[in-house]
Amino acid sequence: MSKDTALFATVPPAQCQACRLRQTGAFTAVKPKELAFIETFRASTASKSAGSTLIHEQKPNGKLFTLYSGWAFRYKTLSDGRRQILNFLLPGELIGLQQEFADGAMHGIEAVTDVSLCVFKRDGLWDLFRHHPSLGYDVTWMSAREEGFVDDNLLTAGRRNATERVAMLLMHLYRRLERLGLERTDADGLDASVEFPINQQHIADNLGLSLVHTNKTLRRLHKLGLHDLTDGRLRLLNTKALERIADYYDTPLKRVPLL
Amino acid sequence: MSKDTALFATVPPAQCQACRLRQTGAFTAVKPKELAFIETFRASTASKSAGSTLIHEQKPNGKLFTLYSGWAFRYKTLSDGRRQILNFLLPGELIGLQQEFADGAMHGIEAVTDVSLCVFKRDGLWDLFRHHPSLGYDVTWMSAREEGFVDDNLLTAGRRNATERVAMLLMHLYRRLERLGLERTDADGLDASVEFPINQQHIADNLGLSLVHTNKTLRRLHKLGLHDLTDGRLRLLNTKALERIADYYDTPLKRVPLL
DNA sequence: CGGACATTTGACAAGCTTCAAGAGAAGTGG
DNA sequence: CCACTTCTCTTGAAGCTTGTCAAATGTCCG
Repeated sequence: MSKDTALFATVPPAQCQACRLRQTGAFTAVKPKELAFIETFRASTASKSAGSTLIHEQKPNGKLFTLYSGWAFRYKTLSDGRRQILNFLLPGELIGLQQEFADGAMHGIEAVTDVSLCVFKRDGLWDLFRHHPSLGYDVTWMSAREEGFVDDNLLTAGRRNATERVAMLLMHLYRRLERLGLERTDADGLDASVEFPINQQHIADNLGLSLVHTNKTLRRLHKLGLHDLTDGRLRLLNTKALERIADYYDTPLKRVPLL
Repeated sequence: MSKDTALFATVPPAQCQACRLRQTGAFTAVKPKELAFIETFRASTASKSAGSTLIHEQKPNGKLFTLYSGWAFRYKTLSDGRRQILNFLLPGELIGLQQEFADGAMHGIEAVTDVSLCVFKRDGLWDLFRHHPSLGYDVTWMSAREEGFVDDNLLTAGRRNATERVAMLLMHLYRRLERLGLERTDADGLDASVEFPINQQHIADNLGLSLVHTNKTLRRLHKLGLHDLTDGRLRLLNTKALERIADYYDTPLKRVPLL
């Protein structure tokens, strides 16, 4: 049942200073005092297995996490069961912020793989803003960044056709994984790939397509030699073509905050 | 050319205390000290005419505004011109926050009607977080709230059909306008309506539909007696039916922050 | 009155969804 | 260890929703 992705095989260390995420170079540096605060702000760590619900769509629990390892996703469903995946969550991302301010606009969060989490103190967010404004600024930054992902995805669902949507998703996720240092090269040093634990139903639900059409579109791109997706690993075989199809070009990677 | 919506006919007053938005009851109260800070944070006011670009999609200017009167929208376009409206902006909403943190993920902002704005000091946002953490918290709140709108819209574009999309849009915008106190009742006291300055192209671009299909869908809902949209005013004639179609039900209105 | 723009309608084409069914992989229990 | 179930991926066929093309109407404004 549980798919261990070995993204960062372990559970978060007791000391934030030893955090493997902070060593990737993908995140902004924080001052020692702030790091110390984050460590006290963190109430505990937790592990959840693949497929489990981290936040229930109907009854949110008000908890705030950082995803330390594994994949998850945010979603909303209509009452007849149609589901839309809003965005995928990768290591380093803050989970549950929207709930703090929930206007009733609810969403659920589900683990794709086994995940480990840093769980923050309930109701501690205000303390964070008050005592460490720079961290408050970072939280806003993270929130705005996530909104940017949803913006992109809305453009995709609203205005791209099926082929463009799939190309977009492959590029987008590959880039995010790459910047986390999760790209791996095999023995002969030729073939770079990333772990890719989502199934076609996840892809369909993210892109606003049916499962069948998603499958056929993936198949087409594969036959064109643009990508390969086997054994839970994704390889991009023609990045330029994918970028052109998706009308999505790489942006210089920039460090982002991490709580 | 310019459509004056008379939402709040005037330009923002010199004193934030006299702000007509704050008197609507739609926004959270702020302490006098914070209000004073907001007043100093505001560098100027500005007016722009309908159709003008407030923030250019390609070259953002880093400015931060609050929309005081009128309608605007955020959008992204593909290189071949396909446009997606991400969300509509109504009085009281903060504009330009994402730019502060822009990861390259750009979007433009365009005025639908004549608008008036409170323009904040460039680079003053950090001061706000540092000296008034509660306002920083509010900014995050506003950001999360806007993300909630985009989330809803993504569910709409990804998983609702044309009829459901249109019903959703009508309900959603009506509710937002209503909570701002912008609903008006005509002479005989029977007919409530709101100003509705967007055209069918805006609706199509927001919902991810073609112009023609949007027209046909609107027509169908109108013939069913669910709504009426004439002379730039929207009346909902069968709210229950629209809610059912859209699978969208009212949430208790909650005060939100205002900068 | 002419020109620009928004709305409306019909006809046709295309893209995507739904239905149906089979193949392969993986886990379960007798 | 093998039958059995379950889940994911795959493919074909048919139908419906939505997009595209084209053109007419109406309105506003100079």
